[in-house]
Amino acid sequence: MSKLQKTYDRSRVPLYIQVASVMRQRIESRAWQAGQKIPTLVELEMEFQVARVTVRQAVEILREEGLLHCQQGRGTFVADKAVNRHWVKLATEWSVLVESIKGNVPRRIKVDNPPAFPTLAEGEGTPAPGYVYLSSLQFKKDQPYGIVNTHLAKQIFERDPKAFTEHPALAVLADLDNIEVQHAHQTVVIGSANLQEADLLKIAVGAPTAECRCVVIDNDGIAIYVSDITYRSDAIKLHIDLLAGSRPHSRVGDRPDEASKSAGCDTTRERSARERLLS
Amino acid sequence: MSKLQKTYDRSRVPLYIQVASVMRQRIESRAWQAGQKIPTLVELEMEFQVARVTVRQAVEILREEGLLHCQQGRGTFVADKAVNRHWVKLATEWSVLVESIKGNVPRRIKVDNPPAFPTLAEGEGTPAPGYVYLSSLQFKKDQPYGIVNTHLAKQIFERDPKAFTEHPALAVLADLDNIEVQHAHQTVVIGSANLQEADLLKIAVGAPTAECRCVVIDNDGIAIYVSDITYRSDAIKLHIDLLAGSRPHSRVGDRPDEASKSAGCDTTRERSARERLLS
DNA sequence: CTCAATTTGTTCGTATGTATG
DNA sequence: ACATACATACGAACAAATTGA
Repeated sequence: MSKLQKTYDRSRVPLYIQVASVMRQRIESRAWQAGQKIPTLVELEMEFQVARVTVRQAVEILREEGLLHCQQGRGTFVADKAVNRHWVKLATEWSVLVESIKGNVPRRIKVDNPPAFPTLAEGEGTPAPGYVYLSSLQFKKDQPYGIVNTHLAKQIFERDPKAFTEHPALAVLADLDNIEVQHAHQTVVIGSANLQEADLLKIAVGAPTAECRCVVIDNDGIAIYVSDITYRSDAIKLHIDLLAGSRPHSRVGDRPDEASKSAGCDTTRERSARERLLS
Repeated sequence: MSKLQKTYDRSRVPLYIQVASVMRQRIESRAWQAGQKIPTLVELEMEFQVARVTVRQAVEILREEGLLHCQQGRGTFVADKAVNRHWVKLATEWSVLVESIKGNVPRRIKVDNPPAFPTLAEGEGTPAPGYVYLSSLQFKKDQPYGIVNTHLAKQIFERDPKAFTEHPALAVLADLDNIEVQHAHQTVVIGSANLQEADLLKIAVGAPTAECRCVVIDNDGIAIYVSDITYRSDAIKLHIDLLAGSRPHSRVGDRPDEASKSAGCDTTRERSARERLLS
């Protein structure tokens, strides 16, 4: 049995896909540079301790993805094409968040049995007397990248039902008068796609996702907005300005709104990690 | 061919593992509550459109994990045991970050051919004349959860080489005098484990990770500290106080350091998404 | 130009794992 | 539990293209 199989047997993912993943990462991280010749099949089978055919299968995957091209007798080469990625930057500040989603046009999803109440953890406030459930899909360049499931306090929703169904709820919420916000926070963990999420986001079941929960609490401690957002893991990037609030103990001149410049829901081109794990 | 196989053929992960993933998520998200009977094998094969044996294989996986227990003639039940998780909270503010890592005792890793310079993207400053490379593994309850690879400007390192090798570099850096920090930020994307990372973090090759880059730039625009941190995806959680900096347009009383209370490198028990994708 | 070395490409045969009915 | 089909992985042998001596 190969070393890969032995050492990492926790995973029951096919070997040639694991090998392809490692090689893909080397390309995207520039460890194997564009245009360069990669190690020979013999060297690769020695490194990964797998059979010739298995390496070939991995190479074939990357060749189909356009990351490698092979020449009999010469070797296998990294494609010249840029492997840059587009990211949706996750906002880390209220005003930026609100501003960034104003332009979004959500595609509403019909939900059969919406949960009447959100499940609130400690620190997420107390439930409102009633909620409406809004579900939508977010797109960027016709590609789905996020699913938004929102519990919005009924009393808030009924102030402007039309706006809330046609625009992002948080943007409408921010524009309403007489709303007193005591708390607004967002948590992010890495999860994996279930059946419905995989289907909507066009990823594999079990592929990694970013699970965000955004909670807005009013002055009475009531959770008026509770949103569970599931992003494709390859679509989002977080940028945190560590000096946004206070300053470290060194002297630094004031930089009025440096943070807001970089955040928002813009896309950027940058080098990075990988395309997707299981696709 | 089953619907799963057809629809989600992007993934070449075995069907029974996909089914197990979906069922695991339902248990951890409380959709299937502790102690309750889950749907019968017949119902499950209909829902997932897979063969009886395939569902059984999935159930067997979860039974071995202790999440389910079966009783012939009665049905299959969700175990009562709590499925809570521990999280390492990722700090989102400089002072909190520094404070949170002060207690950490890194286990140094020897590196054969350390890269002399970090690869700096736009907005990450200009390179210092020289760097030292520090590599370490972070533990929580004897479990590895993060790999830290740091480029520290040589001139900074040489002010106190001993401290920098024995303590977290960022903590030492923050305590040095005469350091002028212009910029400090952290970016986070979701990546996948390569061979070395999988080995160190005890996860599968290709399993999702959180790839963090922390950059500190001095007043001359030089990147004096560039750290690439790879976390197990199931170990970390981000908590962002959206109101930490400014305030939304509603009236809110001052909450001096609400942010710093919640952040830091503490562990918490909470419900969540999944144990691991590929393990 | 030929030859040999190198490297990718192809094809067996075998064993085991996955999935169905 | 059984028979069937296909995917995964191995090892080995051989074919075809490229390179440089």
